[in-house]
Amino acid sequence: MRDSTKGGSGRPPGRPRAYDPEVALERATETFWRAGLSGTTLDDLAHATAMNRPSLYAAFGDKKAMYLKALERYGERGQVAIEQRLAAERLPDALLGAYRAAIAIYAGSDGEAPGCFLVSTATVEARTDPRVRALLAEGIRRVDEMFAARIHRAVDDGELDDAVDAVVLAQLATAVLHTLALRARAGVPPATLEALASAGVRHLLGL
Amino acid sequence: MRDSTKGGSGRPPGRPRAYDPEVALERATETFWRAGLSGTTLDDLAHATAMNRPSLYAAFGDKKAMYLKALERYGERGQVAIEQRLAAERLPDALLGAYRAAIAIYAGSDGEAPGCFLVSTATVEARTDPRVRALLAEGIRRVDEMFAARIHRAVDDGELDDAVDAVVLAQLATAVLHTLALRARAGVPPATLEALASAGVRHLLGL
DNA sequence: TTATTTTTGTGCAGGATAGTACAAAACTTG
DNA sequence: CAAGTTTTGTACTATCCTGCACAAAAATAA
Repeated sequence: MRDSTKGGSGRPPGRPRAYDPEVALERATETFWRAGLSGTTLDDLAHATAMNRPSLYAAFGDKKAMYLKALERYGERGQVAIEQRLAAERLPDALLGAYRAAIAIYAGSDGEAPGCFLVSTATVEARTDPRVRALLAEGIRRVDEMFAARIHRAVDDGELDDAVDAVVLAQLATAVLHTLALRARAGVPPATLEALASAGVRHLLGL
Repeated sequence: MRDSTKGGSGRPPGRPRAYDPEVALERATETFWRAGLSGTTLDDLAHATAMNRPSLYAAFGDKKAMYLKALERYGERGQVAIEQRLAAERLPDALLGAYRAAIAIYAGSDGEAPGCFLVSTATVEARTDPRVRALLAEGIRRVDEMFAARIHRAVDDGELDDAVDAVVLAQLATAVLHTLALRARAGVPPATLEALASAGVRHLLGL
């Protein structure tokens, strides 16, 4: 494992990299996010990352390996982002915070409608590639588990009745996230999504 | 509009078609369902439909036109299938029937995990092709409306309180369908999906 | 039987695409 | 400054893919 940030030994020998691997993977993610794996060409990736093809191959392997790395990174980042929002004191705020954060990403800045990277692009490849299918399943499962954990906490806090089935409730909370992702990619504006999210929270929690 | 089924004038002149356009579109749909638009080649389509490329072009236009026709047809078929199940007397049976029909399709027969054709393949293209985006949005909207109409009927029948927001409830019912579609493509087995569906119905209707 | 019409099937041309070879470039070490 | 090491950038090859041209095939009509 190379480590150029730690230790005072300075730069390793050889010509230094002209790119930051982390930034490059971010740009590659954005590119795959637009047109998926099959719809993205190596030229698209090279242009987006400002790298040339040999550097892309040296850094990430072939196109599918790049895509898998991008998916993995997106899953981890998304998990962290949701977990942060779910840490809120009261359950309705926690859920709504998570949904709002997701909508901010799914709806994009300008007229674009990115949706969720996993939901929008991994679904196609999932059928033919077991690794993508596993990453998709794992992404869904982790969101389920985060919601379930938060709901359990709410039960412990006395916010929710003991009788609720936390696992089912969590899956329904994930279902709301899924529909937000799909509707965003279909072009539904963020304000409409926010209305659906808050109505969803009210209904899920029986408020 | 050619019409060879009606009228007694018999066959039109020229060499007869070796394929049934309806069957061919069905086969093309199955093929696109597997790998999406960009992941499917004309050779795949020619092989699946037992047609050669010139016949494909003559019948459907180019690859994207074929895909759009397949999407449109799938949307119409799906709408009819859901509407049939929603016609059941009691609301819980209606919803569960619709979910069960969907799961039967989404889970496939053998180990395959097809998911929903719209959700699994149109999402990728939706970002870059406005026509696909429109078909995706329309597909979602129509499901919302079917659920909303059925819920309104339930209110009229006295099965549901007047106070419920039918539109929001319908969108949540669609959310359950969406999560079923995604989980199916991720490889979740049909039995698990059925459990989620029935729990979802119970929760949605407050049973 | 001959002309006409429509479809089929082979085969091809042009272009895009993935992945790699190789020399020049940039930097460290002795 | 020279040798060694790693990355960059150009250029190339081989393959895949789309869309179409053209002749043979299969039917009807006269």
